[in-house]
Amino acid sequence: MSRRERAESELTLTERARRRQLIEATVEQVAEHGYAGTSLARIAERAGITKAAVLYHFPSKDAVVRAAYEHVLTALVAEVAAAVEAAEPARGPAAYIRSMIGHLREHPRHTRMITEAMTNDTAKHESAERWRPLAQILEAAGPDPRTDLRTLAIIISGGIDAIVAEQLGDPAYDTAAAADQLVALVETELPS
Amino acid sequence: MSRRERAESELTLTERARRRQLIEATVEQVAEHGYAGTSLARIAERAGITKAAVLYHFPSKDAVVRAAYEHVLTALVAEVAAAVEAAEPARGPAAYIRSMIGHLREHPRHTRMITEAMTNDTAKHESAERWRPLAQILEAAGPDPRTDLRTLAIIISGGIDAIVAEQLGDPAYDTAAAADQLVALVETELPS
DNA sequence: GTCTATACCCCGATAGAC
DNA sequence: GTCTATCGGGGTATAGAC
Repeated sequence: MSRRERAESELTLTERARRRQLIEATVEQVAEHGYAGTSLARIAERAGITKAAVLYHFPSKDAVVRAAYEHVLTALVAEVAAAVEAAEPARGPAAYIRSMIGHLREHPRHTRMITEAMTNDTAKHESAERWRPLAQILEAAGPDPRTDLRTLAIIISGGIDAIVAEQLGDPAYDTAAAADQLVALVETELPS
Repeated sequence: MSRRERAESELTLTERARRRQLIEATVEQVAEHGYAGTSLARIAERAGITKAAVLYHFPSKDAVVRAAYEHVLTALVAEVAAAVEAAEPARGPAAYIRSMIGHLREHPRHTRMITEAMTNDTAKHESAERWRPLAQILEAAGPDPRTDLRTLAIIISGGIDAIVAEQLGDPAYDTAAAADQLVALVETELPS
């Protein structure tokens, strides 16, 4: 894996515009057709250029998809982090669950992008990146010291994913109520 | 989608043997390299025949993978169903969770196959097929009538998936303990 | 610096020879 | 029942136009 991309500030104006455009096109393609159904040619077509031009801006198809994934993930973690920080520690887990589910409900395209990326990513994710921050939030809420926070965090993350996935298949599914139910379940492990 | 495959009884002996062989090879390939990294050529190579020969026994790559997926899923649901039926209704949810996590722990290749298939399946699964049986098991355990069993079932399924996925990335992860913790969490919704 | 043209190899699938 | 040959389309690498 190459060491590092150039900093944003070093990029040309057209370069930045192209990258944004390509990332947008990619999010759309992946959301509509899934990872496997997304080709460089389709991304390029949407952007009005050729395959090779896409590979001038990104070193590979995976790199384009990864950039789109990170773009979408950044927005998610920013919103969730803000919600958690705005809450008192005891309500941190509730804020985490509700804001994450809420964000994904309001951005279905982002949701598809994230789930597709998580399961197809060649640059494998350390799952700890997902559960460790949540475990910290749980710890700050003062749980029963005997509960394994890693496992609790993993269960919560899985529950969130499943709720969000359910809504993807059934838009009428009430994810806000589901979030409430998950919060209630988790709070049995926290001080009332 | 074609209506139906021929019944098992109509297949010749060599046909059945070949299919089994190809399904085994496919499970292995998907477990090792993922869906995208599995090609007909690799499957054929493992079985000692050519791409085209594989497509004589199955109409498409998707059909091979689907057959492998169903093969593996059949073993899972058989074991889980047996465990649930052997338990008293009140312990049904616990039996479901523990037997499913146990089965997947003992068959890591099957696990990879199932998760890959679930996220890449072109013949999209009705998610209800997954949560409705579990919701029935929960209902038989006599829960608080105000809890939404669909959502509870979805959360449990997601939790199981996440626990199993965690072990895929960290073989040292104690899924039996995690299963116990998930059971304890769920039983807060059930009569003690 | 930005892009097109071209060519390569692998993939899934089909047609037809043996 | 299995093969070879072939096709269209995918990702990638390079040469070079502007």
